[in-house]
Amino acid sequence: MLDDRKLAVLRAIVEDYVSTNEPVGSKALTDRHNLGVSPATIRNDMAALEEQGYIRQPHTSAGRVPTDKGYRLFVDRLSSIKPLSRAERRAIETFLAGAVDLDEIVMRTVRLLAQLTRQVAVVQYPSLTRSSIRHVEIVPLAERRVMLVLITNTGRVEQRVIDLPEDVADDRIGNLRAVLNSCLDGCGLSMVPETVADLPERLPPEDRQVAVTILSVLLETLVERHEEKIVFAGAANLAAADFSVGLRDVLEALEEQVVLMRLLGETAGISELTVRIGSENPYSGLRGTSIVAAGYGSGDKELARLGVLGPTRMDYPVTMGAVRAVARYVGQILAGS
Amino acid sequence: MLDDRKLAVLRAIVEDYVSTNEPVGSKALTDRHNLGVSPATIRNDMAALEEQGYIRQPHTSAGRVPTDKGYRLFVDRLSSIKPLSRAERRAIETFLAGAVDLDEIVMRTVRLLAQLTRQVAVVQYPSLTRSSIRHVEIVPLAERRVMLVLITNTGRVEQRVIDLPEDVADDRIGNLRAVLNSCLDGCGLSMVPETVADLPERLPPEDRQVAVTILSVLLETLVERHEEKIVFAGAANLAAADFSVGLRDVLEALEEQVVLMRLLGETAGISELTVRIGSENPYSGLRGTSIVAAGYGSGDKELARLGVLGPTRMDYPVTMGAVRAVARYVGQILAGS
DNA sequence: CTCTGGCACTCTGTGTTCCCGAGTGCCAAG
DNA sequence: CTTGGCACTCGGGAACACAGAGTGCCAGAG
Repeated sequence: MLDDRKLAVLRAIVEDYVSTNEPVGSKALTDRHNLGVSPATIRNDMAALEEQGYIRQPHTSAGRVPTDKGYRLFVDRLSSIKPLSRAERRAIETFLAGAVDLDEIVMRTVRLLAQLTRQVAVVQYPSLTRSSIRHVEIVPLAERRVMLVLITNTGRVEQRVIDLPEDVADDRIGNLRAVLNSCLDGCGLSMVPETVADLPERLPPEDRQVAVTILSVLLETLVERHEEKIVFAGAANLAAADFSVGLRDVLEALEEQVVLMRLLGETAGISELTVRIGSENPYSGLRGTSIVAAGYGSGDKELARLGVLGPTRMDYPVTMGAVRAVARYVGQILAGS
Repeated sequence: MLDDRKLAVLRAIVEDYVSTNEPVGSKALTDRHNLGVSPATIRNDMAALEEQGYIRQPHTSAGRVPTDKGYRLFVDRLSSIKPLSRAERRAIETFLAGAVDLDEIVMRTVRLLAQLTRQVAVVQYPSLTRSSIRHVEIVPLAERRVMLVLITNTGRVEQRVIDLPEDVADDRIGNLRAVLNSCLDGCGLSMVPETVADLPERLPPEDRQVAVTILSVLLETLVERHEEKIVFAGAANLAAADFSVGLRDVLEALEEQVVLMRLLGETAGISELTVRIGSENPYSGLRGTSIVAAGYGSGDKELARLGVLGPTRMDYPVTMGAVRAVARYVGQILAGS
């Protein structure tokens, strides 16, 4: 069906179109790549490729442009991920290493990725549900008010102000804190509800009321905050790419957390790349854009995902290389801190 | 120099231009506003206004367009801030009231402002330097590792991981925590350095080394984090406005924290509006955009600033009303929580 | 069966020209 | 000071022509 030469032609079309952003014709192809055959032959191949939906002509008598299906084939079979240069790896490493807390790690990561790929970068905060509790703190703020602070092993900190039903002395708070910590230290977040279920019963009766109040907020925090936080950067790169049409839609999508979440896609393996091309996206405003995403995490658990979004005609090998590399380094940083 | 009618003409030009986005001519003016004089008279006035730099013609024989100077006069003397409708106020109140922590307050505020004005909204996090410490927590993570958590009275939480020079037992940590809190509770952030200066000397010798390490990180956090955090939302509104030219520059400016900081402007009174029009901005990429900003805070201290950024030809009365209202409500929310 | 050169054909994009109309500035009269 | 009249300017759209790139197809050569 598709012999080697036709595949070579498709690859050449994708590469040329990506770099020039203009429909590519048979003449230009034979000039720039030495395919060893004449333009006429190429034309036949092109006709075949078009027949099968891998390329199309914007107008009669213009060059050919890859379709989403064409890009898909290119990504799956015709290209290999391009590793970063040594210098780039170095840059990533030093840039990320300077971060002092989770916020900054995420912030730097998203900027780095945007700069590296010259596209819009998207990074999801390490998810709560897959991490575990490192410490629980209860801080008295006022007579009947405490702040609950939750620190996870990924460095994420959640805080809630809680109004208590009664005055509680500081030592009772201290006691409660100690009990909570001994129960929950290292506990996976998904395990918290059952771990905590019978806890009030093990406390002296006078503390139960307070414990119940605090625990309910704690659980609520875990569940509600399941809606994960996502940040993006590099929107200016969108304007640079000759997007023009649909830019509006893309910007809108970027500001919708929910859409972004779905774009990053469901789980794959760590550092395993997911590529969504044009119409494969689950959002109509993003026809014309592709997403390259990967999971990242410490150890072998995927904590969250990150990726970039750009025009369908992006340089996939390079972009994929950058995304994979950044995902790996972030994983390392998270594991180390 | 500028009699009442000329001012009326300028006002009419600004209003028409803002709503139609097309240069406005003498005929159109007399049609849409009943100025009681003929187009010819208006033309004379326009010539005078142009002479003095308040309006200009894009080309000979096109209508007139306000200059930055013209907008300035309009904002200063020809318009009054338009209060929000009751329904809008209601919406703001309920929308903001649902926020559970500082992150969410800021997030909701910026979205709200963007939606209300249909422009790009910018909100600065309540500044550290002007708030005070509510609690300091030291959390043991590993043998020689602790996490320092700082909670301010505005609900902001700062965290840092610290590597210690030696093993430290938990009770010593607890002791240190108690001492720190008794020193620093309620202490204004700007006062922290001096408050803490002689603290190591008041500790038993064996704890000094550790205390110094922790304090240095604490101070560093306060100082370094002086670079304030800023978020924005509503970039999609930029694309909707027929910006086209310069959109790139604007997006770039938005991603530069430093530029944003300067744009929001130096302090004015709380809820006191600052308007920067076009070339008044301290950044060349933003020719053609205006900023409307206001301070917000709880009580009478300005904690930070917020505002919107849009094309020079924006509806100033409405925008100013929205910014002022949101600033006030956020202040209330912060004071209440 | 595949490749190749030739050829006629089809578009798009660009440059040119032309003309309409909105808007102006100026002037003389009220 | 205001007004109507008038000549003038210029941007922008419509009509048109044209060059150039690219195609499809066909007949002939390996």
